[in-house]
Amino acid sequence: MRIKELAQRLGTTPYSMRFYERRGLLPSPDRTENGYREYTDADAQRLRLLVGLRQLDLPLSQAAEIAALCAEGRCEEVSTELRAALTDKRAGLQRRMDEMRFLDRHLAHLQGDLAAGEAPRPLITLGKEDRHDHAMR
Amino acid sequence: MRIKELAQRLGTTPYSMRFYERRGLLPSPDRTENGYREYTDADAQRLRLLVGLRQLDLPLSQAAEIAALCAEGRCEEVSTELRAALTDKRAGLQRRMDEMRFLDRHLAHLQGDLAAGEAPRPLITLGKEDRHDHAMR
DNA sequence: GCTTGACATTAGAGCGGCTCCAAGGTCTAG
DNA sequence: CTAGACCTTGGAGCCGCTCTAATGTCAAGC
Repeated sequence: MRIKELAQRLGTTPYSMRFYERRGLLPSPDRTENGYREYTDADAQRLRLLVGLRQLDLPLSQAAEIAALCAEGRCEEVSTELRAALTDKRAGLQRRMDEMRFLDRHLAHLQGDLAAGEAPRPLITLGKEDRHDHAMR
Repeated sequence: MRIKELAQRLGTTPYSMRFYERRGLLPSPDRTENGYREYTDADAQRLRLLVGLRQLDLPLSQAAEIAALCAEGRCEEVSTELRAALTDKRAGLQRRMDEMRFLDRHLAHLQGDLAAGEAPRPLITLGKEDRHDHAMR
């Protein structure tokens, strides 16, 4: 399949795909007669993992490393650092989701206020009472 | 309060805070004798809104615009475009959260495989059966 | 047959949003 | 009086795209 189709399927763009390739993070796929990139299902599989890992906010380099190893069926060679990074990011994901739920509630209020042309009502009251550790990330 | 303290409370960094200020997205706070920035609760409130909106992935410019208006108590003057953007992003937030839950399940599998030194097991099987529109963002 | 329009190619420039550095000043604790 | 944590500045660097320009390919419709 061609670049745009695959990009759409995986929720990415041809721009990024070419960018990954230039960086050597994805192998150059075969080309058709006319020079167009032609992706196999295996290519797609690898890219998919890469994209997934990127959504975790793993640095591109790490995401690519994992994707590469797994693509070669040497999944078990993923280093302990990388495994740790993965665990870490998954935990972060949970935190992010909580934060988001929280934020969302407050934005709902904000929108309510906006709609009603009402008071600015201090979104997420700050300071004194707001001491639940918030530092990370 | 000083820059680092506020940054920590809001889960941001002095770097970004100065960056926002340079860009004119936050007003320069008062300085103490020695030239240190000294933030009031009002400053904090505004920054907090800005940070919150940024977590929604609103472009910095828009986030700053909303924060500025609200900080001046002219919250109701937030343009309809901006309101729309806000609604939009909130919806996106929901989608993201779903995606994340999904991704997380699959990464849990991946981790399982990694731990067991097992098969690469194609994370999120791609292609044929995977036609649930994924384009957006 | 020819045009239109959607897709593809490349190298390279541009951008958003931080993130950090160097060189220096200030303040507190021991 | 020194060590260490904090603060200041302007500017450089970085990540990860995202787009542009110039050009090529191809299927559909008149």
